[in-house]
Amino acid sequence: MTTTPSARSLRERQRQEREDLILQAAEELFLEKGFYDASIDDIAARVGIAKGTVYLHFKSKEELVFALLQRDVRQLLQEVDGILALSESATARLRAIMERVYSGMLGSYFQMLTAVYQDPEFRARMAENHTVMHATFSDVAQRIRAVLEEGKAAGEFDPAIPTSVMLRFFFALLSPRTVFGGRVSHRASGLVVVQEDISAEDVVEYLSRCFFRGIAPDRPTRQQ
Amino acid sequence: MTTTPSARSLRERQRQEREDLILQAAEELFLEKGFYDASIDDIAARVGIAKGTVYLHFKSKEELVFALLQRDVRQLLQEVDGILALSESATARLRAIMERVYSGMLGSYFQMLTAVYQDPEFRARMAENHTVMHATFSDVAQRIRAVLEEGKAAGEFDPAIPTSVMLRFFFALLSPRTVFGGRVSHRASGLVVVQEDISAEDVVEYLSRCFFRGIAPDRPTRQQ
Amino acid sequence: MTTTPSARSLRERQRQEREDLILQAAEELFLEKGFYDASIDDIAARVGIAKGTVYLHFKSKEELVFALLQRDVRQLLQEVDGILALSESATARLRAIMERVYSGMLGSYFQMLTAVYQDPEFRARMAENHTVMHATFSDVAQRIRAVLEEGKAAGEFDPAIPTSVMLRFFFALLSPRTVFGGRVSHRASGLVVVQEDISAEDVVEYLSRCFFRGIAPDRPTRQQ
Amino acid sequence: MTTTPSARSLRERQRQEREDLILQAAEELFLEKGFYDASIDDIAARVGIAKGTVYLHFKSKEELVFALLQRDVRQLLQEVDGILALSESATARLRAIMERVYSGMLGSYFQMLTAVYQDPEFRARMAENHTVMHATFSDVAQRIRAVLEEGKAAGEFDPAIPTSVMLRFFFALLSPRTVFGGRVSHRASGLVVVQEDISAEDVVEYLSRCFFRGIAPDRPTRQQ
DNA sequence: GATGAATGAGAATTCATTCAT
DNA sequence: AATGAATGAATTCTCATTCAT
Repeated sequence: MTTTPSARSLRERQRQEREDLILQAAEELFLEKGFYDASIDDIAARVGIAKGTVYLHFKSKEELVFALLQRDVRQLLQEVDGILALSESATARLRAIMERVYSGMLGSYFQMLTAVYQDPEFRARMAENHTVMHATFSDVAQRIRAVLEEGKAAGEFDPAIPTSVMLRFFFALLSPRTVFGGRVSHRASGLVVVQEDISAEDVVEYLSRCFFRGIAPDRPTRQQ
Repeated sequence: MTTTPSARSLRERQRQEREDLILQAAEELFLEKGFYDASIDDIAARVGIAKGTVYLHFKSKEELVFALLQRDVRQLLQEVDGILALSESATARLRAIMERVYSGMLGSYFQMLTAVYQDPEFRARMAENHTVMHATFSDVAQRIRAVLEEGKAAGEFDPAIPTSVMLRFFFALLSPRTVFGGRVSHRASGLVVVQEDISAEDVVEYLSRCFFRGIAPDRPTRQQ
Repeated sequence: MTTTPSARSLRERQRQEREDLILQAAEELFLEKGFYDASIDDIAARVGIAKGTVYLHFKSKEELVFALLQRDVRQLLQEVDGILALSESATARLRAIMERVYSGMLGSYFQMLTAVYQDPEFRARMAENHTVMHATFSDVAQRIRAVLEEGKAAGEFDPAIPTSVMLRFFFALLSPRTVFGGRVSHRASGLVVVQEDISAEDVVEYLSRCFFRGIAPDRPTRQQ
Repeated sequence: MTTTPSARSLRERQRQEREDLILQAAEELFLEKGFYDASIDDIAARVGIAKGTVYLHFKSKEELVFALLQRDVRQLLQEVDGILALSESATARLRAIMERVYSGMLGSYFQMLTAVYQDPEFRARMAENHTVMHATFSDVAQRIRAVLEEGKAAGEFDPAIPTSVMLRFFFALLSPRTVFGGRVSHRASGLVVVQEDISAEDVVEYLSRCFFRGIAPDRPTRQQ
C-alpha cells in the first residue's frame, strides 16, 4: 500500500508535468481568446485531459490565473535577481531587464496581468487571497526601486523625480501595449499604428534611450 | 406627423439624455466590474430603467461598448485638435495633451479601450464593423504623429528615434496603468506600488519630464 | 362636438379600411414567416402605422388571428352557400366548391387554420371564446354534410361510408398540403415531391376524380 | 481508457436511454403545446433532468426537432420497406401502409412535420442542413411512387391520373387532420366535426375505400 | 486519480402589451 | 385616435463546478 520514495517522486514529477501542461495551455488560450472566452473545456481539450482533471490541480478558473501569474512572477523575480546581482551601473542593469522582457521571456506575464486587472473582482480577490504572489511582485518592484535609488545616488538618474514615478514609468514601458516587434507583436500591433517591423533589439535600444534620456535630441554642443 | 417641431425636439432631447445616462452607467459599471461582469441588468438597474429599454438604444452589449468608445474617441479628437491648433512648440502641445488626459477628461477612455482590447473577439469585431471609430482613432494617432515629426524637424526631438516608437511611447504614458493621482487613481493603484499621493499636476510635470528628457539628471552643460 | 352621420360613417369607413389593411398584412406575414415569427412590429410596419394602432383594432395578437379566420370563414360560408343553392347534383356542387378553393380564393384560410391549429393553446382558446366563428365553421361543415347526405340519398355516393368520414376526406383534399399548383404552390411544394407544373384546373380535375372515384381506373363494365 | 467494454456499453446504453426519454418528452410537449410554446425548460422538467443536460444531447432546440423527425422518418422508412417487400398487389400494399400509420405508429410523425412546416424558417433550415433526413423522406416518397406506378402498370390504378397527384393524395389521407380514431384522436377532433367514435380499423377500411374507389357507390348492377 | 455527465445559476436578447403624450 | 417609448416576463443557451463511476 505504501509507495516507495521513488515511486512517490515519480508520481510527483508526473503531477508537476501535467500541471505545467495545464498552465501552458491556459496561458495560450487566455492570450488567444481572452480570459472569459477561454473555457475550462478548451483548456482541458488542448492538454488532452478531462475537464475534471483540471480541477484536481486548480480549484477554480480564477485560481488558474493566479497560478499562472505566480509562475510568471517567480520567473521574473529570478531573472531580475540574476541581473541585479551584476556589478554594473544602475542604467545598465535596468536596460538588461528591459532586454530580457522584450526578448520574449516575460511578455505574456504582463499581458495576463493586464487582462486580469481589467476585472476589479479579480483585483480584490488577488489582494485578499494571494498575498504570496502579491508579496513576490512587491519584491520585484522593491528591487527595481532599489536600483533606481542607487542610480539616483550615483548621479545617473534625476533625484528630482520621485522614485515611484520612475518605477511606474519603467513598468509602463514594459507593458504589452508598448511592446512591438518580438513575440507579442501580434497583440501590440492592433490599433494605433501600422506595425513597422522593428527587431526586438532595436526596440530595446530605442525604448531604453527614451527611458533614460527621453525623446530629446542629443545635446553634445552644450557639454563643450 | 401630428407632433410639433418642439415636441419632436423635446422627445429627441429626452432620448439623448437617456442615452447619455445609459452610456454613463455602462461606463461606470464596465470600469467597476469589467465588461463581462457588468450585465445589461446591472446597467439598466443603475439607470433605473428596464432592461429592454437599453436595447432600444443599443442593439447589443457589444454595440454599447462601441458607442462608449466612439463617444470618448470623438471627445479625444476634439481636445487634441483644439490643442494642436495652438501655435506653440511641439513639446508644449504634447505636454498640453498629457495635461488634459491626466486632468481626468479622458482617463476612462483608455481604460475602456484596454479592457475591450483584452478580448481578441472584440478586436476582430472592431476592426471589421467599426471602421468609423477606427478611423477616428487613427486620426488622433496621425495628428500626434505629425506633431512628433514637426518636433523632430524643429530639432526638439531626436530624429534618430522612429516616430512610431515615440508615438507608442507617448500612448504608453497616457494609458491607465501609468496613471496615478487624479480621477483614475483607484485603478492605477492596485498592485505595483503603494499609492503615494501625488497631485495630477505633479504627475504631468514628472511624466512629461520623463517623456522629453528621460530619467537622466540635468546635464552638466547647464552648470557652465 | 357632435359629428354628423356622414362624418361618422366616413370615420367608420376609414376605420374599416385600416382594419382590413391590418388583416391583410397580418395574413401575408403569418403565411410568410409563420405565426410566431411574424411580430406585431412587422405587421404595423407593413401597414405603415404604429404598433399601438394595431392594438386599437385587435386586443391581442391572438385576437388578430381569430379575426383573420373569421373573415375567411365568413367568406367561405358565403361562397359555399352560393354554390349549394344551385340546383345541381351533389357531385357537381362539391366539385364547384373544390374549384373555388383551388382557384385561390380560400387557400390561405386553410393554411392559417392549420398554422394556428398546431398550437393546442389556440385550439382551446378558440373553442372557448370564439363560439361565433366556431359556429360559422360548423355551419359550413353542416352544409357540406347535408350535400353529402343528399348525394347518398340520390345514389351518387356510397351510403356505406359514414358521412363524417366523407366530410373529413373532403376537407383533407382542400387542405394546403394537398394543394399544388395555383397560388399556394410555394407552400404546398416543399418537401415531398418535386413540384410538377400542373394548372389549378387540372388539379381540381384530378382531385375531384380521386374524390369521387378514387384512384381506380375506369371500370370496363361501363363500356358494355 | 480505463473503462471496460461493458462499462462503456453501459454508459452508452444509459446515454441512449436518456436521449430517448428526452425525445419522448419533447415529442409529447411539442404535440401538446406546439413547438414554440414548449420550452426546453418544460422538456427537461418532464424528463426530470436539468436544462443543461438536454443540451448535452441536442445542441439546440431546432436540432431536437430534427432528431425527432429523423427518428420517425427512419421508422417510417423501415415500416414502408417491410411492407413493400411483400409480394402482394399494389393496392394491398398501400392499404397495409395506411393500416400501419393509422394503428398509431406514425401518427405523431406527420403531426410533428406539419407543426414544423408551418414555420418557413424551419423549412429553409431543414432543406439546407438536413439533407440526410430529406433524403430519407424522399426515399419513402419514391418507394410509394414506385408502387403507384406498378399499380398503374398492373391495371389497378388509373393511368390517367399523374402519379404525383396520387402521391399527394395518399399523403393527404395519412396526414393528421384526416386521421380520427386511434391514438391521435385528441388532435384530430377539435374543430370540424364532432368526434364520432370510429375504430382505427374502420377508419382504414373507409379511407382506403375512398382512396381506391372514391366516395362513389358500388355499381355492381352495371357489371352484370 | 481520472473521467465526463449532470447541474443550474446566470446572461443576452426578444417582443407582446401598456400607457403617457 | 395615433404614436412609439418603456416594460419585464420569458426564452434559449453557456459554462464553471460537482460528483458518481
